[in-house]
Amino acid sequence: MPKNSEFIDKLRSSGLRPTKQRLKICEVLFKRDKTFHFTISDLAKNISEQLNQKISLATVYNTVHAFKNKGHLKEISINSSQSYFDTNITHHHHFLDEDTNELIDCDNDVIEKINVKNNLTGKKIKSVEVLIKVASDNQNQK
Amino acid sequence: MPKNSEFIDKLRSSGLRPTKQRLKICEVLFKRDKTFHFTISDLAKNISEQLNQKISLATVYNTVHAFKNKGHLKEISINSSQSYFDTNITHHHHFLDEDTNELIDCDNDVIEKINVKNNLTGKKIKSVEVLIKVASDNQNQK
DNA sequence: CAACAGTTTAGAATAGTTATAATGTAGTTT
DNA sequence: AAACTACATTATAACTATTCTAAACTGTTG
Ligand SMILES: [Mn+2]
Ligand SMILES: [Mn+2]
Ligand SMILES: [Zn+2]
Ligand SMILES: [Zn+2]
Repeated sequence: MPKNSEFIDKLRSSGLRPTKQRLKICEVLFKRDKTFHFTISDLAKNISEQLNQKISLATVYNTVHAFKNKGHLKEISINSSQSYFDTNITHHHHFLDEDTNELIDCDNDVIEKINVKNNLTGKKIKSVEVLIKVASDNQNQK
Repeated sequence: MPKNSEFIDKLRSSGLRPTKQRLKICEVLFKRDKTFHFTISDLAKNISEQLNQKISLATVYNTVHAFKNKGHLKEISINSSQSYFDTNITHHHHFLDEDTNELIDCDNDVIEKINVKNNLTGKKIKSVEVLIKVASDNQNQK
C-alpha cells in the first residue's frame, strides 16, 4: 500500500506539483492491491464515486498523460475507440475477456519467454506484447 | 492476383451487391502482391490516387466494415486513435515500426508457436496475437 | 496587500466514425 | 416504354473521445 510521499514523488518526477486534485487522482490510481486497467471515463467515474469531489476531465487527462509519459502508467492498445491505461508498468501480457471487455494481467507462468528472430535491419526491438482474447465456452465469437 | 469474380464473391458473401464503386474498393484492397495494412483515410487516399473517381467516405466505411464482419479483413489494434485494417486474414503477428508507424507482417519463422496456460475457468482462447514494437537503433524511444 | 506563477476548470474545437435522409440507378413488371 | 421497386450512393449531420483555450482561482512571495 503506497504512502502519500510516493504519490508526491510520482507527481514531481512527472513535472507536476502535488496539488490536492492530483493527489486524489493518485489515490484512486495507486492505492490498490491489484492492477487497475482503466479508460479515462472509468477513472473519472471512480473519482466521483470514491471521493465526494469532482475533478475536471481536463485535469484527469493532463495527469494521466503526464504519468504515462514518465512511465508511471502504461497505455494498452486493445480493439476499441477508447484508450486503456494500466497501473502495472512491468513488462507483462494480457488476457482480454471479450464478454466483459475486461483486461486481465497474465501471470508469469502463463506464457514462456518469447524469442523473436529480428529480420529488420537497423531496427531494434523495443517491446514484445501478447494479447490473448478469450470468451465464454458456449458463445460463438467471431 | 485475384480476379473480378473473386471480388464479386467477397462482396456477395458480405451481403453487398457488386456495384461499380464497391468493385473499385476491392481492386485497391485486394489486387496486390503484399499485405495491405491501412486506415480508412489511407484507403480513401489510395482510391482517389489510383482511380480518377471519388467514392464517398460513407461507402468506404460501409464496405470495409462489411468485409471485416464477414472476415475478409482483419482489424488490428495498435496504439492509435485510428482503426487499422489488414488484408492478411490468416493468424499472424506484427512488427510495428515506431519511426514510421508502419505495420509489418511477421513471417512464420519469426516467432515460434506460443503456448498459453489458460487459467481462466469457463473461458476459451479465441486468439493470441503478438505486437513487436521496433525503432531505429540510435534513437531513444520510450 | 499586490504581484505573480502555476493550476483548475468549463466549455470550445477537433477529428474519426456512424447515422440519416434525399437522390440516383438499374433492373422488373405492366 | 413508363411506372414500379429495391437497393446504392452521397452529402451532410450527429456523435464521442480527446485536446485546446482562455478565464477564474490558489497559494506564495515581497
Ligand atoms: Mn472500461
Ligand atoms: Mn497510415
Ligand atoms: Zn496489465
Ligand atoms: Zn498483418
